[in-house]
Amino acid sequence: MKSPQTLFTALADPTRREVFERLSSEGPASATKLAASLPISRQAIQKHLTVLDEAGLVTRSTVGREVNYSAVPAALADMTAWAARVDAQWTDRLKRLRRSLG
Amino acid sequence: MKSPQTLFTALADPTRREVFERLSSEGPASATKLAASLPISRQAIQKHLTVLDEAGLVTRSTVGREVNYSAVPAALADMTAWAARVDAQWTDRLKRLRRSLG
DNA sequence: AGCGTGTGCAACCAGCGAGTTGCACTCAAA
DNA sequence: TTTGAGTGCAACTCGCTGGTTGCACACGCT
Repeated sequence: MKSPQTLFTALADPTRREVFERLSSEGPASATKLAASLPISRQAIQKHLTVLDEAGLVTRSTVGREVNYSAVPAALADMTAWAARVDAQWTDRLKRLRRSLG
Repeated sequence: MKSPQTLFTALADPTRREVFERLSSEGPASATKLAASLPISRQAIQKHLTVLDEAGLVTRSTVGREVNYSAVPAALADMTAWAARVDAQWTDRLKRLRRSLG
């Protein structure tokens, strides 16, 4: 499992989220394919896909000379787990506080 | 409700997450207080708190001349909601795909 | 064989953002 | 009233990163 930092960093960029959402809802696609419907160059998309890959949000699979990327929404679990942990710490502190106040 | 972008951007920085976690688990604190136990300057912390505030992750409350910040973990809901939506789109696509394959 | 499409890689640019220092202001307490 | 701690604001540095262009390479197809 990658560091949570790479995950948060990957999701911080709107273009990256857009790409990730497309791969999730419309299925696997190549960098060139994605670039066709986005206002930036293929190389820019490629960089984003690399970042998403390093964050575990996407997987590569080459078919012939084409490289397709698929979304791995399961990777989002790390992020929601972090949120749940922080939220738990917060409610826990409230509980302790309330108890100490009688 | 702030834009999801401000939320993701706010959480992308490790220092900001650290600050947010501290406020969640140890209760409200001022910028000066936080700076005492972190390796960066008070002004840097202050900037981070401003970002967190604009993302709705934190609230200001001045007591005398001191300004205390409290965590608002409920703001994390927007993030988890986004994750849930993407995940739902993904499973939905799988379902449709499976159905079309008989 | 040769054309065309898709990838990979590198250099480059511009802006943003995290952090710093410095200073002015405010207000509580002696 | 003076001292000092807490805050606000501004200017500056500097590394990172999203985006670009350019070119070389690989592979499929006719």
